[in-house]
Amino acid sequence: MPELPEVETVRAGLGAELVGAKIDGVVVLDPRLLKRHPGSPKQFAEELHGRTVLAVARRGKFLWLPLDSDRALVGHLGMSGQILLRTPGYVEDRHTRVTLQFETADNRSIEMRFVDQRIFGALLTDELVVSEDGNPGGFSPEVPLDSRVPNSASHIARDLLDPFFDAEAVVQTLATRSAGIKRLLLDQGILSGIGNIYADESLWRSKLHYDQPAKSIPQPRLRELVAHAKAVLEEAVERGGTSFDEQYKNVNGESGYFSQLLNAYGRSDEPCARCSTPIRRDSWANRGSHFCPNCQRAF
DNA sequence: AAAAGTACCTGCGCGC
DNA sequence: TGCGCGCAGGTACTTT
Repeated sequence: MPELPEVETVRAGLGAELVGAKIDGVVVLDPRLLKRHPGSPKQFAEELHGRTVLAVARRGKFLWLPLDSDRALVGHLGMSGQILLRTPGYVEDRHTRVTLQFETADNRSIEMRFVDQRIFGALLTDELVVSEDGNPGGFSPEVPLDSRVPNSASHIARDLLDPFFDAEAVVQTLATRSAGIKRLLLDQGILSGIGNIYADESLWRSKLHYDQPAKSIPQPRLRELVAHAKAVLEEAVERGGTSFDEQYKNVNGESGYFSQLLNAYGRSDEPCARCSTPIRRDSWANRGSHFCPNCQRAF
């Protein structure tokens, strides 16, 4: 469930259930999900057992649960990860890789299942390190967060929906770079949360070609691009993210509805909503780029 | 430092 | 029906 709106949908679902919950069981069905965890699966399970969840936080596409051990359980959904909350004994979910049992603050039993077809996702425990600016490390509306982030997510910039996101600083960075604008939108070290869908949507709204060198774009248009990107993410969060198939679900296994509002991504050969020219898909950087060849011309 | 390419995985739909 | 190919929402690592 990859980009910011999908991850935020999951974060909110976890936040509603797991703040104050205690971990009382860990089952690692496929150790490959722990490939970014520094210890063994056994050590992972022992470290988590008995710990209490203090908050559910997110920066960009990274999720973490600060624990009463002063460390955090970190999760990333990769390309095909889901986190589902089930009552124990609920019918099995295909591709379940790790399960955690919780006792909630109001004494209910919940099973968290990390489901991931392709296993690009990950779970790990990690130390928390102080982030650059002293502001809260990530987004955690249920519980105030201190200024720390997991070490494994500390190289990621603040995301577009973070209250401390500095749009003007990002514009200044983009204005110095020669790379194509889409590559930079996808660079989580510059601004985080955008993936292939929302990059294409942001560029469509901004009438920019994906390979336009960033520093050749007038700064007012860069500002407009950042604002469009933020708006796209906000609108997608409101609709529970984008779901095309069985892959992308919230913690209850339900789909989001933003796909109805996509203008470029996945719309190859369909008429552009602005000018009716067929949307084109180019092979680009080992993936695809969707754009209107009329509205979004390189200059 | 920045840019670009590759590896990591499974499964689906398509054309032959 | 079966097979090979291209394709899929991401990140980390390597090389230039």
